[in-house]
Amino acid sequence: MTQGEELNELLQVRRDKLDQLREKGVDPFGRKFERTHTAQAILDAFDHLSKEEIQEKNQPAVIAGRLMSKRKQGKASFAHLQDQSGRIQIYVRKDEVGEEQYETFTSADLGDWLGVSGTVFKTNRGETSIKATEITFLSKSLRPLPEKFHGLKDVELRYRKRYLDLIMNPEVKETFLTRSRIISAMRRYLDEQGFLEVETPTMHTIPGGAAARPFITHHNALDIDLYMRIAIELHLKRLIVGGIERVYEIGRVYRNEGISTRHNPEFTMLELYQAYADFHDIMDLTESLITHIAQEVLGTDTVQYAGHTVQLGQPWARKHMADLVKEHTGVDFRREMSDEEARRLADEHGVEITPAMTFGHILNEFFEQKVEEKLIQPTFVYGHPLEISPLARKNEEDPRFTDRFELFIVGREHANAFTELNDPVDQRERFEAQVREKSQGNDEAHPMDEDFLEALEYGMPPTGGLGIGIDRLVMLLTDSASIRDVLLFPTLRDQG
RNA sequence: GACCCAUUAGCUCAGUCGGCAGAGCACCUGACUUUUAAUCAGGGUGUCCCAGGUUCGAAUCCUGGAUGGGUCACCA
Repeated sequence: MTQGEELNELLQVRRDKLDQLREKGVDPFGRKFERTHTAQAILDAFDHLSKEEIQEKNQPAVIAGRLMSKRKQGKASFAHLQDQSGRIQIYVRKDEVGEEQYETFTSADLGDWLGVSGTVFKTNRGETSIKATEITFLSKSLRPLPEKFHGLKDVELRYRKRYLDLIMNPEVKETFLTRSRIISAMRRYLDEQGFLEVETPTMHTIPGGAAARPFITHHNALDIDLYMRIAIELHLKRLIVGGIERVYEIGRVYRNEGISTRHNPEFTMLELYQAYADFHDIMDLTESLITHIAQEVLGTDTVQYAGHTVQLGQPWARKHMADLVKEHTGVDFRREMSDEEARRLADEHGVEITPAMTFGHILNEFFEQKVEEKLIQPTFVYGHPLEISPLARKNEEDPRFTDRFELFIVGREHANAFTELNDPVDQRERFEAQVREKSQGNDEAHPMDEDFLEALEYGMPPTGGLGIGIDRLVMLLTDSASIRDVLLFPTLRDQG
C-alpha cells in the first residue's frame, strides 16, 4: 500500500485511535520495557500447579507482547499476548488498573504491543494467566492482522510478508528456529573437529567450482564484470595449498537457473576441505555430521519426510553408481563399453541423451533417470564418471570413474564430495576438456581457471572435500515440502 | 521455458443457468467483572487481478496479459 492510497475504514479507525492515544498523553510508539518473564516461562513454571497453589505463591510477573485476541466483558476483559516464546492470557479488571488504563486497553486493537504487570493466577477454566495491575502501551499497529482462526493461508502473502506468516503460524517460527539450530550444531561439530571457519569472496572473476550458469554483475571502478559465486570450492582449495589443513565455509551461493520447490536462485552451502583425507574419510565425516545434527537438534536419528521414514542411524549404504545402474536396469557400465554402445543402450532403455554425450555422461543419465528417485534411505553413490567430475581425482583402478560421491536421501542429492584432484597437469587437461564441451554448447561446463591452476602447481596435499546443501538438509529435518518453507524470504518476482 | 490450476471485503472463503456483491472472522455502536473461535442486539466496509470482446445486461462466457501455486524441464 502506498502513501497516496486512500485509507479504508479499518485503517482509518486505527489512525484515529493513534491520535486518541496521543491526546491522552500515551506514546503510541513507546519505549524500553523490562519484563521478568516470557509467556512460555510462566507456563513452564506454573501451568502444572493447581489454582490454589498458584494463588498461594502470589507470583508477580511482567510480560510483553502482541495483542492477539480480546474478549471484553464489561468491566473486565480477557486477552492473549504473544511473544517469541508463545501466548499467554491476561485478565484486566477496571477496578485493578483504573479507568484510564482500562480505556486504553479496551480501545487497543489486535496487533498492538502491550506490556503487562500483574500476578500469575489460574482461571476457573484452568488457564494459567496474568491478572493485570498495570497496562503499558508499547506500540500501535495500524493494520489489521489476518483472521485469527484461519490465519494466513495465501502462500504468496506468506512468502512476501513473512512477518505476518511468523505472527499467525507458530509452526513457521519453529521451522526457522530449527534451521538456526541445525547450522549452529553444524558449526559446533566442525569446530570441535578442528576445522577453521573462513569467509571467501562471493564475487568471482571466474565462475568455477561447479557446473551452473552464474549471475553477472559489474564493478564500476575496476570496469570489470564479476560473477556471483556458484560454489565456494576453488578458494577453499587455495587455502589448503596455503597450509590450512581443515577449513570450511557456510555461505550463500548463487545460480542463475530455474526456480522450483527445490531450487532458489540463492541458497546456502557448507563446503569443507580436509588435507590428507580421501572420499572414504569424507563419507564417514558426512554420516556422523548429519546424524549428529539430527540427534542434537531433533533428539532422534529417525525422521519423517513426505510420508517416508528415514533412518539416519549409521551405517549408510555405499554403492558404486555403475552397480546401482546395473541393479535397476541390468546394464553393466563397469565393463569396457564404447560411446556408440552406450548410446544404443540408452536408446534401448528409454534413457534420453543428447548427441554430444559420451560414455560417462550416458552412465550419469542412466543413474539420474532410472535410479536417483528410488534412493529413499541415505545412500552414498560413488564412482561418478570422469566427464562430469572435472575437479575430482581419477579412480586408480578404472580411470573412467572418479573418487567422488553424492549422498542421496528421499531421492534427492544432499551432498557432493570427492577426493580432490591435486595434480595440476591432470587438472589443466580436465579444464581443457570442459572448455571443449563449452564450445560444443554446454554453457554450464567449467571455465579455464589459470589462477587456480597456478595455486595447484605450488602443491596441494591429498585432500578430501565436501559440499552440503543446507536448505535441503533443513527441508529433510523439518519435513518441509518446498525450499521456500525453509527460506525466510524466498526469491519471488517483483510485484511492482 | 512448457502444461495445469488459482486470483471476489483487512483475512478465510461462497457466489447456481449471464439478471441488485455474499457469509464468518476482523472492524464500528451498545450490553456484560473468570472468558477463551466468549456471548447477545444493531451496522456491510468491494478496482470481483488487469485490458479488450460478446451481450439489453458479465464476478460468471471469449481473447490477451499479470501474479502466485503445482507438475515437468534445468539444476543443488
